[in-house]
Amino acid sequence: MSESGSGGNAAKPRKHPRGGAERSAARRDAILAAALDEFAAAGFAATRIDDVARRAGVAKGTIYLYFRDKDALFHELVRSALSPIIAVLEQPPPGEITLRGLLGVLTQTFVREIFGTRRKDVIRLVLSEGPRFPSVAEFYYREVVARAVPAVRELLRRAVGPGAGGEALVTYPQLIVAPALVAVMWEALFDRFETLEVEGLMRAHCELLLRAVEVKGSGP
Amino acid sequence: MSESGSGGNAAKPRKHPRGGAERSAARRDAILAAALDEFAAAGFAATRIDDVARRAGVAKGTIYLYFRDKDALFHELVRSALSPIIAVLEQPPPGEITLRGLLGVLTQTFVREIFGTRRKDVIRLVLSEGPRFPSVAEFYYREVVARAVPAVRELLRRAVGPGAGGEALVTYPQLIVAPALVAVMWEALFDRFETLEVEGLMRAHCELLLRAVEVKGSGP
Amino acid sequence: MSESGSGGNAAKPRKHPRGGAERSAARRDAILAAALDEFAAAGFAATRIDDVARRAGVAKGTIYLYFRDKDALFHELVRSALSPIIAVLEQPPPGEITLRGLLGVLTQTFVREIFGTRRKDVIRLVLSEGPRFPSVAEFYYREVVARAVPAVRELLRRAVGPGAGGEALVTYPQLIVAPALVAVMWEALFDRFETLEVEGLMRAHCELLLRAVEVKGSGP
Amino acid sequence: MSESGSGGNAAKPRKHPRGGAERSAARRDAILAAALDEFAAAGFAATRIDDVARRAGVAKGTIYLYFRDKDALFHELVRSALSPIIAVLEQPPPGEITLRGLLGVLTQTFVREIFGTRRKDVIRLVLSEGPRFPSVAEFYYREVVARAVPAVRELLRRAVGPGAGGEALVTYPQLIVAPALVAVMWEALFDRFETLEVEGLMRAHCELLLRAVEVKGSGP
DNA sequence: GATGAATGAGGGTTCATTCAT
DNA sequence: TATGAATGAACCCTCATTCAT
Repeated sequence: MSESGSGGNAAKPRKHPRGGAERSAARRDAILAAALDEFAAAGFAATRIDDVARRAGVAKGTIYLYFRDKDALFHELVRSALSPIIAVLEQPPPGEITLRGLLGVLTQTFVREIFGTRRKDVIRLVLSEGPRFPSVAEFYYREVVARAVPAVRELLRRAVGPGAGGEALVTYPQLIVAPALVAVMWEALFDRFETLEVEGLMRAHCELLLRAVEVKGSGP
Repeated sequence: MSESGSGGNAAKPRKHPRGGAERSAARRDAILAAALDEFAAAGFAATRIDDVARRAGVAKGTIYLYFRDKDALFHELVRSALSPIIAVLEQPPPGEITLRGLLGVLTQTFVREIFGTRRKDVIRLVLSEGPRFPSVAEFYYREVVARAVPAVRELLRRAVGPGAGGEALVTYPQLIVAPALVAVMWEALFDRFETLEVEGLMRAHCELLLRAVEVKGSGP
Repeated sequence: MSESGSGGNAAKPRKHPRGGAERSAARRDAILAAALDEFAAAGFAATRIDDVARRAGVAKGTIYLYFRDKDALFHELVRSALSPIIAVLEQPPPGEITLRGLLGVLTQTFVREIFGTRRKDVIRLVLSEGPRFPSVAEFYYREVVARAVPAVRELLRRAVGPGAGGEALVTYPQLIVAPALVAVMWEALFDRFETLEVEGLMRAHCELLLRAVEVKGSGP
Repeated sequence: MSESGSGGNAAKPRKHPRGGAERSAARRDAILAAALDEFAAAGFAATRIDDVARRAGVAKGTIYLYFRDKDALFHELVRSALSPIIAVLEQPPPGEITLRGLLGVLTQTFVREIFGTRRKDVIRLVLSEGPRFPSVAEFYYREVVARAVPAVRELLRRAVGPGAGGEALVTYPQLIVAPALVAVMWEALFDRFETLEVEGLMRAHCELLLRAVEVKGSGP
């Protein structure tokens, strides 16, 4: 009920014999999409399975054909939303890198793949519900954070070159992601009061980093 | 919030300790402290009033003598924890300012007043539960964000001087706070897997900002 | 009970292809019947939903599938029990009327349709709980009293004829109903101490009225 | 909690030594008066001891110095309000009686002593809460009904004389009281929609009875 | 005696989960 | 497979009653 095993919440897709497999997968996706909508709007606890079912266009009981319980639904939601990103993190980094290029790619990727999609809500959900779902936090750490941090660190190392003054960044790659986090949270909480221009924010962030580091690395 | 101990708030003075008013205020604080512990650990919805009562060393019904309902308890928790910070934001800024000094003060204040206290958890709660408590989000925006952002912006303007290259920062003061947000979230979610050294993070952050901006302002 | 009236705003019996609808209506009726039993025995406030559920043979939560809350259950109880009577009040009165015939019909109707059924308890509940349920009192006034009083008055007018001495009755048709009220209350409160013979009471009442009025109208 | 013994709810006035006795009695009365107000307005169950205390101008705990519990308060309320009436019922009936005189006295007594006072509310409370308070119903039956019915019956017997046609009344003295009951209930429930003129109602009632009986008794 | 803060059992209501259809 | 009526454990909140002051 409160938490399943550490990480082993593999979905139980049950057998969907014959050609119903497609339909079945579509349903599963519809449920996940509906769950994201509802969880994002009201949080995990305040969302009723009934709401998810209604939004997904299925009956309440149907959800239990695809997910063991509400917790598993949440786990799968996070897992399925983040898998593509995880896959990206696995990719071997390209050969030549400049800091400007790296920051540009990271920023664009964030804006395009996360902030511009509903993954933004998944990230926020992970941050919000994490304390209640240690296994989700652990999954997110293991699959995303523990991979992204070293990966970015390695890319940075190559981008700023040995001896350059980017030690601060190399030591704390989190500094690169921080504004993205702010953007996600701001939009969810304060957008109705004051809009925060993400692209501007990220551009200003990159500009500052480039000044701080490139100056060092681009000496005469 | 007054001052609750680091971890154990078992306050069960069954006897006749003091005057009613003092005792009443102490009880209120004990309840708020207990509520913070519980809300921070499990989130608002998953916390039972009974748990708060037990941790505060009072009966369930007693909580309703001090707070109208669970929502009001949460509201008061946020309000009382953030009031001191709000008061600080009201203070007239000092006369002479350097960017280094400003960043140092902000960082130290953050570490001492927020990250080093349970206010860190309150901030995280506001971010987590905000979508479910529009009024809390609004309170936080109005009283904290909407004051802090312009205040920091103004201080920055004075610190970097006209014509200096700190426009990015002046336009997006959120960039200054971003790493603090990361620190708060990281500690709550990932600290058990990997520690994030806040002071180091903040120092690196400041270092980068100083390089990015001072270089501009101190050119030949 | 068993007969949900025509005018009842049923909660929502949900659709179920075949036998479901019947079963649903049966359940609704069972709950209403159980509620009447319990409310009549202990009053609205002292009755627990749990008791109603147990007596109806359903789970507590089931009641909330059929009625929004305890208040709505009470409202529906009154409404469904009184609808048939209201329907009768709508009927056009027959052509020729004698006072004896009128009193006989009214008495028999009362004994058969109210005193001989559990509607007697519903009436008593309305009287007892009315002050706490203004809307129930209003419903009862609008649908029953405000129709019955003029209807009886009109019938009386035709039965005693112009000039006859029945002005008292025509002005206060409540006098005709008064003993019925006494019968209902007496049975609920004092029957265990002393039985009140309803039929005798009503017969004596009619006899008195006939003597008082007919004497006037049938003088030599 | 739900019901005390048959009738033994004698108050426990505790000793109020010295001159405090008067003050004590006044307080007791104030509490009873407040209880009547509140019970009449909302019913027994929906009335909070806190409400009674506030209206009585005493602290909540004080009520428990005068009454064992909420039930006892209700018992005492009924008892104290009805005692004067009970006393009247004990009085030896006067010598010579006419039906007209009897009805006039009864009516005037009802209007003056009950309908014109808050005893009206007590009567209604007894009728409303009776099923939940068997001992109150029993008290009311024993002390009021079981005395009033035979008393009125005896008076009637003397008023209409042997052989007269008032057998109906003699057999069912309840018929005399019935309109009074209607008046009490009507006022509580329907007065806001339509006023029922008590005096007119009672006068019409008496008129009818006199016609029905005197005609018989005053033959040539 | 009076007070009213504190108590905690009790009950209305919700909602995740089950299961007969 | 899909459904949604039914279940009942859980939890918020109330309020009669107590008791330290």
